[in-house]
Amino acid sequence: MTDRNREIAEALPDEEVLYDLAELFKTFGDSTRIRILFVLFEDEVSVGDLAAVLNMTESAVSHQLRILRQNKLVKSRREGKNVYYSLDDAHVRTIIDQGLEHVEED
Amino acid sequence: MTDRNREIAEALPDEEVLYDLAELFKTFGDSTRIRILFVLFEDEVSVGDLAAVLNMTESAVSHQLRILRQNKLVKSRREGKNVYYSLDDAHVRTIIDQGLEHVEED
DNA sequence: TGAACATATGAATAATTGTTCAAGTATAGA
DNA sequence: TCTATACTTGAACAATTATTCATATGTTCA
Repeated sequence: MTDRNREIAEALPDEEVLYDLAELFKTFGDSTRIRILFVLFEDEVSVGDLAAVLNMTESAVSHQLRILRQNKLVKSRREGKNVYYSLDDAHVRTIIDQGLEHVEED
Repeated sequence: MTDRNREIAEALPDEEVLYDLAELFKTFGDSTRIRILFVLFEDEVSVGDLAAVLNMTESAVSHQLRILRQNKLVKSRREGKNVYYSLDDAHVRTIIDQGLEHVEED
């Protein structure tokens, strides 16, 4: 291990931060969840409407919403029998926009 | 399907874009690859040095570098027996910085 | 040409993960 | 309280994926 390598190794963020970061991006790394986020860019939407728009079962959507909730990307609010979901974080848009710029290159 | 739902469904990006986006974020969604990117934020580095810094086998690092290359996040250059890797895209930093801001909240 | 070093790659394995199905909880209205 | 609707949850299965090990390729120098 050279001095330079040691220097670089010490500049790395804590293991916990690296793990949390990977966890966050894993959340974006599924096209169902990406689609859910795009719908929520448009509007606050109920689980049933999400399922209808995305042409999926409510169960599948609900499972993915739980993951998005756990990562604090969306929040929910109950109104009667319905549960409405919306975005919970301004970074979501920025991150996805940067991703879009990247994939739309060349 | 209500009119509003149809409207939202039509506002979604093409399937191909959604798929590519998810693929891109999947690339960020692994702590080994995140660690590789953080090292490359510091410097252009050879595969052997990457393996030393990250305390992994060169084979494991090489496999992950291939994925990063395929997604155009890093590029490589051979110099004699060594292959040096560096970042290939300005969006990488922005995306990871936004992710950091998110995970470092609350 | 041959040996040593650096990197890449294919197959195999273990672990993770998305969807389905069935069953559960919560709310509204009759 | 019974029924219907909306959503959630747990278990199971199939598919994807990160690492390891063995082997292959590429480069330098003697």
